[in-house]
Amino acid sequence: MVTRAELREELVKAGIRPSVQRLAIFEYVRQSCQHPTAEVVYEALCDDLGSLSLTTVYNTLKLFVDAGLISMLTIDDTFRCFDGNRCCHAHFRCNKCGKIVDLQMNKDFLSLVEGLDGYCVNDAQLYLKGLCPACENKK
Amino acid sequence: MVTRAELREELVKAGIRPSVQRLAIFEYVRQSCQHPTAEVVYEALCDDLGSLSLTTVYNTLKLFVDAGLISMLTIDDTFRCFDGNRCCHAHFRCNKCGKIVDLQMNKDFLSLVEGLDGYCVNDAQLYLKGLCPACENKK
DNA sequence: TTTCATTTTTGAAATCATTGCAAATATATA
DNA sequence: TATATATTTGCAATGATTTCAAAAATGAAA
Repeated sequence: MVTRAELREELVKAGIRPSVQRLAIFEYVRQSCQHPTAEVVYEALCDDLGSLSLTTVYNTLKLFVDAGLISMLTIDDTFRCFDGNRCCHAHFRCNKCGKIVDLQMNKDFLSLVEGLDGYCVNDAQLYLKGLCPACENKK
Repeated sequence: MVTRAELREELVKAGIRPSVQRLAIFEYVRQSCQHPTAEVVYEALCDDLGSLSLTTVYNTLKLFVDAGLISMLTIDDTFRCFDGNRCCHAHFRCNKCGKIVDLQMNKDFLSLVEGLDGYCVNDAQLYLKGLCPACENKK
């Protein structure tokens, strides 16, 4: 469990001024295991922050993604969600219940890919889709 | 290079009636190496087919994806594109020029992932993002 | 502290890829 | 041919995300 002060420090190191909104959003995404959307982040923080704009949430999440502090998932093409888990992992999305779960990797993504000479890779995502065990059993 | 007759046969085997529109769309996506969007498919076929609706293109592409005949890419979250290449491969999207290129894999995706017992995996996509060699040099 | 410039936030309107829907057309079967 | 079913069409609606300009907050200089 990382402290609020450490998260603040992390923003500063990335050259991002730790405003109240930014710190709250950063904390929420980093602590969540739920891959929240901008809308979910907004709903969760709205009450605590008094006034908060959905636009701010969108802008701030983009800021964090560009700074490499969090990652953006496009596993479900009808919405975008965000991931504060910094460990290398894959994602599985159940086509029935919609749940997105983290899966451990036993090796790095890039080791599998050929012909990457000359490329500069900033981001890698492995997305799996199908049926989760619960939905598979119900079928 | 696969023939039109073979593509027609493939549709029939999948239980899909090979209408003029469907066959044209299937042929276009299978032969293209460009990962076309629905819009691109529509623009490319519009003249040849006399009348063609963008809605038909969307519906048909979804039909093919659900049948496992082509795959849908969500590597760029601002649009959806489609891939007729049936070989296992990864995708790289350049953050500068937007180009999406195929990359060979030297091993299967799933071998890397742990904890998949009980899951039924229908689709797997590995997306890499960064700068392509051309944009990397220009920088 | 006050002033001024810069950065950040806000909310309403606009955007645009995708979908819903109902009518029109094409195809298969009897 | 007549009838039922499947497919296509085009327009309107949807909804996540972005644009934009004004308001608020912050930092630096005086």
